[in-house]
Amino acid sequence: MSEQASEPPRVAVRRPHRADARRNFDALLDAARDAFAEHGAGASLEDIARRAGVGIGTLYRNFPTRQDLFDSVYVGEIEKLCDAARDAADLPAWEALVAWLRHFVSYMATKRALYESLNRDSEMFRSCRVAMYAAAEPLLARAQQSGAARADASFDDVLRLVSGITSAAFVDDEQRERVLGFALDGLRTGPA
Amino acid sequence: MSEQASEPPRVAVRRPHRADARRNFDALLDAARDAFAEHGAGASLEDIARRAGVGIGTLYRNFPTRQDLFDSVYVGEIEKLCDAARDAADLPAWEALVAWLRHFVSYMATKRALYESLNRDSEMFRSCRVAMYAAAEPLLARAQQSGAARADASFDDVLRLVSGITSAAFVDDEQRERVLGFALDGLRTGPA
DNA sequence: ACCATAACGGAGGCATGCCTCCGCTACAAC
DNA sequence: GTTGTAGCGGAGGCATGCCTCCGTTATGGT
Repeated sequence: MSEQASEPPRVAVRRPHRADARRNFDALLDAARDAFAEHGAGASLEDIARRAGVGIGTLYRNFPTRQDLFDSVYVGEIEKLCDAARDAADLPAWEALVAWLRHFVSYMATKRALYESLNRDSEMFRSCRVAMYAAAEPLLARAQQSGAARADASFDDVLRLVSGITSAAFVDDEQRERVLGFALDGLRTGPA
Repeated sequence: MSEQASEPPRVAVRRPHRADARRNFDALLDAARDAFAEHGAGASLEDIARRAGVGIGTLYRNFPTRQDLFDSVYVGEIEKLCDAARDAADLPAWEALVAWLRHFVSYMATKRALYESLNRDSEMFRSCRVAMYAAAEPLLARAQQSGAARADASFDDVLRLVSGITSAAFVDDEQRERVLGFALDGLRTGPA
């Protein structure tokens, strides 16, 4: 537990060696990402295979259970979020936090399934959360130390405050931006 | 269109005359409310009939389509929210708004299906939204006129800001309360 | 008390999704 | 090129959900 919790877990599934197999593997992951985004975690596996242009058997050979497939997609997405946190680290404290949150919001906007999983409980999800928190939590800490962000908010609080904005279908980007602005204002060192 | 848009629409379905039929009708509505809350708008109709302790045929006689059933539940919930807005009207401006939003959040907390529908587009949902907005929007207007709430937020903005908080499974009520507080602070007449 | 009939409930046909199994294909190692 | 084998794909069995239809039940008016 104490070694380094900052890497998303490896998945049980391995990318195949043969060229055609690898093509199918990647196509499946892409199709699954889309399908999960569109229909949530319960998307039809046969549909995913169809989208990927492979037989249902190929899907099951690569990902024996729905969970395996979902996990693979999920870990990939979390990795991207971790990278974004690293990228933001160069900016000044408050801007860095805002930049990452903005990324988080627009990134999750269409990823319904990903969002659903934020609250799910399993070894898998737990360690993904740990990795993401480890990558992005320092941004909040810095913003708090610099006095820009209120001290009584935990990183978990912030994510929940903001992640709702993620899942609503906004009229336009302008509105989403405005609403996110409200949330961020609530996060600034407040009046009281 | 211009008469009065402040009442939720009547549903196509009517409560039966016979006593036993009425019992079943109500049991179905209750079961459906639970099922939709638990599994979202796609909950199994056979399961709903089972929960209500009636045959599947009875469900279909009362609610010919899934939409009819869903609409009936939905309208009922919206009505409650409208009532809550009327109740809050007695309080001072800012407190009234906060009271209703608090109600909105805790009320929707478990109602996943209801939440999903906030963004859905149909005659039905549109007029429900109109009714709810008509009931609760004045609370925001008052809070803005009194100078407590920032003027650049529309009621729609506020709902979206807050409705996200609704759908996240919080660790405990205390956290939800805290996060809602952040959102509300962001809504107050701001620093800039 | 009777009975016309509104209401009941579940069997069953159809569609869709899950997953296994196995005969066929084509890659890559030689 | 040949060939052993990893990989392919879809038929098909099972489960579940949707919805219709109709023989049975029991309510409420008389």
